[in-house]
Amino acid sequence: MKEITSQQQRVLDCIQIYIKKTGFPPTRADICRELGFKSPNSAETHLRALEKKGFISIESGTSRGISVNNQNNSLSENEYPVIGLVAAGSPTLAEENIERTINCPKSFFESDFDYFLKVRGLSMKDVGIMEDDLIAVKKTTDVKNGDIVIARLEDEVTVKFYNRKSSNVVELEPANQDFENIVVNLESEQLYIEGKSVGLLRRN
Amino acid sequence: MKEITSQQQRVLDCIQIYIKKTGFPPTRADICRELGFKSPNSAETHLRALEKKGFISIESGTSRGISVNNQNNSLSENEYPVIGLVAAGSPTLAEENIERTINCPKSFFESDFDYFLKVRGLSMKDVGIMEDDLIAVKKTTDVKNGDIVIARLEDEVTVKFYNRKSSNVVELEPANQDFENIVVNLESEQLYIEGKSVGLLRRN
DNA sequence: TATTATACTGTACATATATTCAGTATTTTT
DNA sequence: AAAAATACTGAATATATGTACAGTATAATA
Repeated sequence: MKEITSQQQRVLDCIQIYIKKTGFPPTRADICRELGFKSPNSAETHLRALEKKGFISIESGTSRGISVNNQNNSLSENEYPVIGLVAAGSPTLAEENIERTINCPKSFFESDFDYFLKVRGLSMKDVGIMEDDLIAVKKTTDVKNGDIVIARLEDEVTVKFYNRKSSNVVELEPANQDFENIVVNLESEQLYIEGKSVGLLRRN
Repeated sequence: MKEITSQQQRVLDCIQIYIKKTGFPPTRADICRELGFKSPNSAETHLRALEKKGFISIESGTSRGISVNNQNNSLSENEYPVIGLVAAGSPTLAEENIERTINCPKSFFESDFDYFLKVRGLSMKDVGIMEDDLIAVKKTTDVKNGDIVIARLEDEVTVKFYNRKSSNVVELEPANQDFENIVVNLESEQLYIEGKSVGLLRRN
């Protein structure tokens, strides 16, 4: 996606506002009326530029055949995959692990996120994370002490508090007296941080 | 909104699918192609009927000037109010109790719901309902034993398990050893069931 | 029983609309 | 310095499209 010019942005905004207001895209003449252009060709050339840069698609020969390519629109909804807590080191977002998808606004949690993780077990029950809860996971390795992280150790994926004790030692701490802290020596063990929890969803 | 016929429903579905697929409404000819009609007037008369019944709006003289009047579309998003757990018997959805709203798909939880309730206290912590969690509440008095209900007793609103012991006795049971069951004698006390929990949302 | 609504085919036509061509001018890139 | 992109006006045109008119037929309503 190339850069958009300020005039092209005006045209793109105009299109989106028009669709929101009327339910269908504008004609070239409509755009001219909205933005004060005097020739339909002004709109036409802007549309072509926007299409070339990937912001819109134009159906040739079709009246009002404009559609906005909003793949990364923060206001739009999106389908988020629900992943089971998988062992066996298989890549987390592999298709065979997707149980289903959930339609959810992109900016639903404080931070953006990448998928829902279905929780197995009760190791975090004291912070209210129960079996079958869906944790909204943001894929990142940028985690701080106290974050609830999705970590992979050997072939096992777990949800725990992250606590870096020293440059070489990380403790993965459960929120349940029945479970023990997992002490990871980074020199002798491989610890992958898949991401961190940014929210939780439970459906009764 | 009058009744819709099965053919009119087909046309309405066709319009919505077309918009979802292309980003703009169909022409009369498009509808004919999709549904197998041989005359554009077939589409035209159906559109007029749908307009008359209030399902769509048609902009006269405008190509593809169809917009669907989806006020209660189950696929659409909606703004849901977030209510604090208020005592003092004030009506739950009173405007002064709305902390903010959350944009959320209508069919986000198993059942439809009416508002989010912000949880105070830890009386349900053993089922993973923590302070500041948002419970999706469906307003209903149709609750079964074991449901998590939002109940008002005197001037206090609480979230508890519902357990009808007999025709005159209801127990409101916490999920936390530190709290006691609340035994309600319906003959001597007023118990209002505001609704029940159909889901939970937590934002870290 | 008459009327209205539903559900189509088929033709015709005015106009709404996309799109091309011819210019002008400024800015950015190569 | 030449070429390409940006940002327009203005006119022309083929066609995409809404929409009216003329029919036919059945079911629902008054």
